[in-house]
Amino acid sequence: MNKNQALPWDSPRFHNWIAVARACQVMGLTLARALQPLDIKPPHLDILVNLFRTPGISQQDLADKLLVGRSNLSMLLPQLEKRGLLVRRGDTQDRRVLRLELTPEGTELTLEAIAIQSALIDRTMKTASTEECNLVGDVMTRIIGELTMPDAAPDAAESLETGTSVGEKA
Amino acid sequence: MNKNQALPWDSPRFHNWIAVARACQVMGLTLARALQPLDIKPPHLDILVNLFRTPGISQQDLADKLLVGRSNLSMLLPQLEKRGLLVRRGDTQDRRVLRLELTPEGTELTLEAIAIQSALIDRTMKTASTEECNLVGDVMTRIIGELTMPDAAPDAAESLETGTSVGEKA
DNA sequence: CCAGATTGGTTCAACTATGAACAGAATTGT
DNA sequence: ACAATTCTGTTCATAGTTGAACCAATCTGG
Repeated sequence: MNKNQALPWDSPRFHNWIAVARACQVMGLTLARALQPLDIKPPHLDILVNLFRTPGISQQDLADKLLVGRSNLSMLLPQLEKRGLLVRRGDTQDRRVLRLELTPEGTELTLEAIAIQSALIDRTMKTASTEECNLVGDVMTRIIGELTMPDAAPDAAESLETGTSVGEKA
Repeated sequence: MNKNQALPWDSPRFHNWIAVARACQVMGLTLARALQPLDIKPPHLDILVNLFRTPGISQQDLADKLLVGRSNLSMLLPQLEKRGLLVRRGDTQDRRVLRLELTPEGTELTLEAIAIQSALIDRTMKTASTEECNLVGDVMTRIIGELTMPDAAPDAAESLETGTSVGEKA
């Protein structure tokens, strides 16, 4: 009946989140351009940083951390390995898993890439105070928490509209 | 020389932005699943919403707004047109441009999709107060502003490392 | 000890997105 | 009036991402 339920443009939650999404999109595009000199793209950087912080991780665990498909890494990692940025060494305990590790060259490139990304973020957020940054991060952390345990209690939120049937995933 | 320049994990700017990026990623995945019942994906929703708010927009202007390539829309729009969600009518003044408009069915589906997205955002950000939301949006708006006029003064950020030559794009 | 189920990784077909090359329409400058 | 330029949209080859099917190694339970 009420197709003209108040449109959400006025909701602070809604339009402020839209700003978050757009900022992320623009930042992603800018980061991609900033990384061009190193001949890597944001997905590669994600991999390298995780290997830097968690050496010896398996491909499966890495895929879970990055929220991407395993097949994606099966395509990307050999490519980075051929560039000499990382090595995949078979685990002697469990011969299924491949332990990933950065080479010295990979570590060096990762540090350069992190420097670029860090400089970009610093420049971009220079107008935000530390307290503001921390509040933003706090809100985001709560959002992530709400979204990453969705199977628990997505029930209290259902009572919103008539019969749109926001069916849960399969 | 200083490959061990202080790693940025401790910088409030840096790690709080990482939280923003991750929140966006998770929200995007969740939104994609929430839209499945309507048989559309986030890119389609972006298009529909913009057509809803700016009827009669041209494909070029839409591409600029969405920050995607024109060719992308040349693929997506005919597909949505075949589903009867929108029409592309040639402008009588300028016979190059195609004016885009939602059909009644498209409008209806767009409203349903917006309701889903809005409910998701509301649920996700329910722990954030209006003031917090507004502050987040304010920071994001400043970030967007800093990034969308990059050709002006991206100079002060270059002096970071030795000779990495963060050359601008071609 | 062995059959069945599970897990880590690869391969493959399908889909999405991009940029370059293109064709038609409009604008500009002489 | 007309050649050159610019602008809108399309097409095409390419690259990136995904899920399903698959193989090999491991684990589980008789």
